[in-house]
Amino acid sequence: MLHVDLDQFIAAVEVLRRPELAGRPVIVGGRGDPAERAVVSTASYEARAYGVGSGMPLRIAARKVPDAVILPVDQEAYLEASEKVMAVLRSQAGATVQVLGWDEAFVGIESTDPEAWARQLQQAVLAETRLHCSIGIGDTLVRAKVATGFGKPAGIFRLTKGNWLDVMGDRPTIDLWGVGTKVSQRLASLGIKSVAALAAVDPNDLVPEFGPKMGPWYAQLGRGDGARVVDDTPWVARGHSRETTFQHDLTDAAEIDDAVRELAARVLEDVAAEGRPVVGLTLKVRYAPFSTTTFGRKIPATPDPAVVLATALDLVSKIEPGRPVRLLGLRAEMTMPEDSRKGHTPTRSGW
DNA sequence: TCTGGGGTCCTAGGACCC
DNA sequence: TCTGGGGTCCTAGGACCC
Repeated sequence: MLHVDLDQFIAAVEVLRRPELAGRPVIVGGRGDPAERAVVSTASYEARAYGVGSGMPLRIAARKVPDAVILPVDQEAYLEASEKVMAVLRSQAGATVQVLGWDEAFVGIESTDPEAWARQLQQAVLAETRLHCSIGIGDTLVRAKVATGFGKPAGIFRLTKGNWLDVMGDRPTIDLWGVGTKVSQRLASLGIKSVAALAAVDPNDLVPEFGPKMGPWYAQLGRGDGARVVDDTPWVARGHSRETTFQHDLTDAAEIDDAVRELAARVLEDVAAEGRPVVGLTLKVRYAPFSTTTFGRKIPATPDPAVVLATALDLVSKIEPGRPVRLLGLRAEMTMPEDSRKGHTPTRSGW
């Protein structure tokens, strides 16, 4: 199968509608104001040359690139561009498309020459959307996904059982999709530092450290193994959430109450659009500077906004009075359709 | 340097039941 | 009087992804 990933997607969309920005360091993040608390969504390759990357505080990014063009996030524009790209993928004969995000998807195909197929697909995407993409080819989803990184920008790379360890074996485990800083550190503490070492471990030996599911799953990841089928089952959201980082920390109880009411209203908009009952709520609180906690409550399935709001406000009483609050988030969990297969998700389960 | 916003899934521990 | 073992549900917390 193929994994298709648009190159510097958000920055590329911005440049398309502002051609004068081509070749300049473009940084997209927050409301486009580097004085605010916000992070970089995407930086153009020109900006990345200065060491700017996704997730970096906007303030720092602006400091690194004095002549950067800093733009606010425009989700509607990216969603529109994304839908055009996905439509091109779906229009390919015999292709099964599994969308992973705005700018990437798996494409299941049968072909004796997948490189030629991929080149043709890149041309089609470019012709229809004026956007460049990189494509990974693999015999598992994990290998295709990892392969894409070696194709960037605008290239193609193939990873299979045959060359997986040659290419990935000496790399650190954090280079794997699904292994982050914490897990790579815990693996290192067990003496497992490279992908090759992880591939060689007995899956059961990781159970004491990571549990019965995650332990064997990490071992499988090290080998590049996993699902080989692209699943185009429509995705069904399990919940909706909204969160806000305050530019100035909140301590006043009335202000906190108001903020939660507003979050509840926004969450309820999304929930109402789905038309599915709410079965649980979670309030997330970040106390300044960075200590996060959550309070949750299951409720009998209800479509009633008043019940959801009342439950949310009830959870507010668990916030420590007087302690400065930097972020509030509210998540509503919804009932899943009776007959839905567990539904595809682009995360650990089933891979 | 100081960390957004929207998601998913897993784990651990306690409560409760049989 | 002091206690097993299994199962399920709930809450809180953690980790990762784009």
